[in-house]
Amino acid sequence: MSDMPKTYEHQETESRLYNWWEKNGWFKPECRPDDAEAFVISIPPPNVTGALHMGHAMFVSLEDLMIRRARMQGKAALWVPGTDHAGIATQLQVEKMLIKNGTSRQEIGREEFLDATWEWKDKYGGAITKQMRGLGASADWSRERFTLDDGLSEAVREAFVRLYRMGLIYRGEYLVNWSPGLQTAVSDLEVETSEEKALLYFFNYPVKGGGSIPVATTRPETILGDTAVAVHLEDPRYSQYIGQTALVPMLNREIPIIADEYVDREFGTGALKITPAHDHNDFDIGKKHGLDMINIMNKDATINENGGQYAGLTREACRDKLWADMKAAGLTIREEDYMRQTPRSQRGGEIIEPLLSKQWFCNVKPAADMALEAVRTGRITIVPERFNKVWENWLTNIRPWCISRQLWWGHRIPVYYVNGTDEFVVAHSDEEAYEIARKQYGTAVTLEQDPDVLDTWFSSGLWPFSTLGWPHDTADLRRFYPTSVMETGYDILFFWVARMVMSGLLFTNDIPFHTIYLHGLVRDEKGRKMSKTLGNVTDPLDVVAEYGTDALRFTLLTSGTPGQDLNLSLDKVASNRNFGNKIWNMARFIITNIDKVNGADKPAAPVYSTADQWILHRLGETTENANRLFEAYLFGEAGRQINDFLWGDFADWYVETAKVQLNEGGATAWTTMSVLAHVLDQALRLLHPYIPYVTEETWQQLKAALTTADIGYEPAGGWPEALIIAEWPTAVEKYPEAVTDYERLQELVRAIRNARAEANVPPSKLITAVVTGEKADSIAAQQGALAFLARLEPSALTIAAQATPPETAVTLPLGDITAYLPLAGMVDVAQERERLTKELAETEGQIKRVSGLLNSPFAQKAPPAVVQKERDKLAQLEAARVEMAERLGSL
RNA sequence: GGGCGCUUAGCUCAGUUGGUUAGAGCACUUCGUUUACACCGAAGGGGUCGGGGGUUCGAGUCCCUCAGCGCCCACCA
Repeated sequence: MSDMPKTYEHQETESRLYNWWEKNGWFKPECRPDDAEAFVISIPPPNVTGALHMGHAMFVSLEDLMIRRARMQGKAALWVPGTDHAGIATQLQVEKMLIKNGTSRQEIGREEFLDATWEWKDKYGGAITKQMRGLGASADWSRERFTLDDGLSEAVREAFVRLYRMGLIYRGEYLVNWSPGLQTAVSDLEVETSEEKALLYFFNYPVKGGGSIPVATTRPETILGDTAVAVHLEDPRYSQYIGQTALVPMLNREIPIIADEYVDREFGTGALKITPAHDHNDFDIGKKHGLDMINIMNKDATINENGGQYAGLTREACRDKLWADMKAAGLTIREEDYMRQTPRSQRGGEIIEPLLSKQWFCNVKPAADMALEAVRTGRITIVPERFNKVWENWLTNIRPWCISRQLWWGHRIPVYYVNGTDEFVVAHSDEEAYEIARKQYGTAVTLEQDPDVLDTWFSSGLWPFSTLGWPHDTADLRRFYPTSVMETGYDILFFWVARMVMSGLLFTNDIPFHTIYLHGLVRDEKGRKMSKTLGNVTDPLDVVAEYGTDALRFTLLTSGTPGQDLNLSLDKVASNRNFGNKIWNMARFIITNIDKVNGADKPAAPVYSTADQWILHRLGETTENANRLFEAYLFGEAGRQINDFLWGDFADWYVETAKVQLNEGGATAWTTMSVLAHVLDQALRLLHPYIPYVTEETWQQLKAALTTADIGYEPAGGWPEALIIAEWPTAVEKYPEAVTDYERLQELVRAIRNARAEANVPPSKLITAVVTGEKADSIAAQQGALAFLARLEPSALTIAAQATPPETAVTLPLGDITAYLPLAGMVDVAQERERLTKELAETEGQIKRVSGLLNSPFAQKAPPAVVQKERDKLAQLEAARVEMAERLGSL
């Protein structure tokens, strides 16, 4: 008897197994031979300050699945973990803490602030990786990296210097997306637009010398920065004014009236005010016409001295005051409700202001072309394929990337200004900078490093190779680069994936990975985005605590398809927890039955029963399907099929049938035990990448029991030390005839159970049956199983090709066999006649349908195998009809 | 303005290369504690696969079209 508890205890198991796996070095690629094929995934580094959410649980589940399978396939599987310094997010967190402590970033200064941030990182940075361990992540923690560690910082400088020398990095004053709250520029990607209720303000632009041009704007405060009024060349309403001068309201600054075909005569008033320093379109028009660019705002979006009497006001206050003043001056026309595409900061949420600012930019066009080529030619495959189009579209229309940020936490830009001028040198280090500068400017040179840092994504864009040692030619880089699969959410396809591909191609002259697998977002059960404000966030740690890691992983892995958002339901998690328990109990059954066999029972060669062959065949099919689906990255379907096999075939049918065979003792019992052990062993291997804990624990129990029982059973290839390093199943056995025979038995059992239920025969009552028909012998060979499964009295069974049917009986015509259940006293003749008549009508309907099909062009045009299937079906139906008709006649 | 996705049982979702009466889990009904498991077992009810058209011997699956929902990209004041 086993001391296994009736219920699988995930709480007790998980950390014990995790520590054991890690201690044994199985998370490291070195657990495989040096010449083993490499399989590598770089983790999408979570923000170092972040807390685990379902998105993390999703990627950990998927990547661990791929890594574990690769490891079992004998590959040198390497999963490189790490975290991202996350410039803005982390800086905000630390600033918040400082304010709470009564100080501020500005007050303590840059040096001290960075010290405080590192301190914060050391204190809280480990939380997220600890949580990932809890999810079973079999990553090689000895290779853990941080985007701001020394090695990666070196990589960032190297990349910057190379880009600069390639002429792809430049500094310039352009209109950038300015975040007034964070006081930094952000990239186009970090701006999110949403349609928001606003007003469209109509007013008259006075023309010097009389007349006016009506104009509309959503942001009246920008009037202060207007440097032109534009109309369409062929607009009869306004063309007379072209070339004249307009006067900026309230400021009375003189500005030209110009013609430009960009102006849409149909929209608004058909005339346009131009503010080149505060609007992207106007910036382009301003450049085109050589207009002045007047910046009217400070870094905090208050109005500067160029705003005249409005200087010092916030942008909102200025809008109100200016509009009120214009109203008083009789310049306004009206205000209209308007839905405006409002740009907001991805981080802070405040409205982004287009602002003229000197920043560092990266011309990504050449690299983008290479990235496009890599996907077009298939060097890189995107799963699911439809994201090719998104990729194509974004990279084709890519614009320069603003890479400088006015933050303190991040990689400082390796640019040094010389002697307080705008001249600069670019260098890998301070020493190198001085060296270069002295050569050029003499020994008395002073250098000042650019105060800005790089966009966080600049460093994460180097991740797949920087984590392996680039720019140095390390052993890891040679062995594990390019990596294999980049698995991440589709929401960071542009932010991160595209940039890794571009920088990989640029710096390593190679693709960083051959496959991009994109998963969807995890939403709540109603399909809403999880958010703190909605209060619908499901914390993975809570789920894990209640249902176990395996239940959460299996749910995330089998609830959807690649690239598709999935709605997480706790009901599903619960039923997957039950699945783990079911597996546990399959092993418990096997283990508690080992004493029914002993070593002496072992046959020279196994003789498999119909059921044995059937389950081995089904195992083979499942293995084949799973492998095919894995290759196609259809992990969800693979998992579902293994689940169906284990629960629906193995537990529900084979284990039940095995009970009979085990009780027979001798070689039959031994063989049955070997099949039970083999099938469960193989299925546990297939499931291990999905649900590592319960499979390992169950497998260890099974192994321990079978090895100590000394019955002479051993899996092919012997017992490995652990499931995590066991060989991945590929072997396939086929027994098509046994499948037909066992399925016939299943059909018969179901028919009898159904008849019993309809006649209200209690399960405790054993009944008798007569089974006849041409295939009766195949049932006779499975007599014991039939009796057990259908709850029949074994000694009262009649199974023969020819047999006299009992007088009063329920008839179950199944085609090549017919069963009669003598249920005298429970079913009368009239009832049975009614039931049979109904069934006969149904059968005849089906015969009509199938024979109609076979008499249609289908018979000629469909593949022979498909046609034959229909013919067989028809034959079964015909036989059943004859049987029913005869029986009805005799009743 | 472009592009993408979704619409299948009451709910949440599968359905891999088109193969002929559409599947799972949960929920529901009835029965059951036969020593693996009540985190269980057995039997059942429930869907004209969003609408319309087309291709095909055959369409949930491919094509066109319409509708609803969602997402991404885009400089209309």
